[in-house]
Amino acid sequence: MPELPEVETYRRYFEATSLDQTLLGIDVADHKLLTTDYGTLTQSLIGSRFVRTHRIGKHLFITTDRGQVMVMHFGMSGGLAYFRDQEDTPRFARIVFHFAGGFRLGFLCPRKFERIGLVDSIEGYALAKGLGVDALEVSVENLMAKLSGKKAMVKPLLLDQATVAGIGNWIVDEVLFQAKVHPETRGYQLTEADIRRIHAAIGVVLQTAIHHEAAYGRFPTDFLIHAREWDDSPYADQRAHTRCPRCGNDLRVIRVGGRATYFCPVCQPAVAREAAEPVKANRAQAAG
DNA sequence: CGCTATGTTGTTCC
DNA sequence: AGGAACAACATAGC
Repeated sequence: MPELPEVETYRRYFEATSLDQTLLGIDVADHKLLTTDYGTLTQSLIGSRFVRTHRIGKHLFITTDRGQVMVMHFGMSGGLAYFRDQEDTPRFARIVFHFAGGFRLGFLCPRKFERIGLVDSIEGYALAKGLGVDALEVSVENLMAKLSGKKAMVKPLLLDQATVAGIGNWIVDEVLFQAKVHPETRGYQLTEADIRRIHAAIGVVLQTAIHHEAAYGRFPTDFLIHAREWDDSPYADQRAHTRCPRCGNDLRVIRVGGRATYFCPVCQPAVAREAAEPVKANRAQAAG
């Protein structure tokens, strides 16, 4: 589930566990998980210490005392686990960093969508990847420029890491729910007030999620996430968790941009298309 | 077995 | 060119 709040939580975890220890070795069970070849990776890192972390969106950067920069991306299911003894190696720890002193850091990759590699610099990587500003730091003005006037729907726009870095599928639904914006609203249909609410919601949702260390079960009860979380379980009483936490009406699940999308049709009504559409449509045929 | 999944990237088509 | 739809990646879990 690594969206920005999880990666921020992993960053703090890394800081708390894995800094300032000499790296003795790196075990890599599947080389497809590396974006830098194994020889270069080990040659560049072994013998050095991790000294600093930085996060942009869902990317975690770790700098060594020799100035090398390693980037971690957690894909759809990655994580970190610090441990000591071999027998405590967590399942899916397909990359393991060994530190002098006997502790190890496991990079968990259940589905092998995760990646580790070296980059020349954080800035260069962000530029090459076209990463937008981190969602925790994005300004209203920046968001305004990235959303207004766009033909695409607001949900795919917010999911685009070039718009803002760090927003994933659950977060974007939560943000749009709290901002009371329908996920299929086009960029050009958003009012300034809409974008201001979206901006505020991004802040609230991310800060709340980080505060709870991304443990969704502990989020406030008026968060949409609970509907999705429990709806996943075929054993749960689905009825009880498919209602809007604010108005009590039935939530809807649709697909937007190929992604499952939860929203409340009452709190997040679709905008009237004709009102906001650019001058182009011939409405003469609309008689009925 | 069949289906879905938190992300990213690339292709293909309009 | 922008945008949308979809597949692919590899695997787990229900």
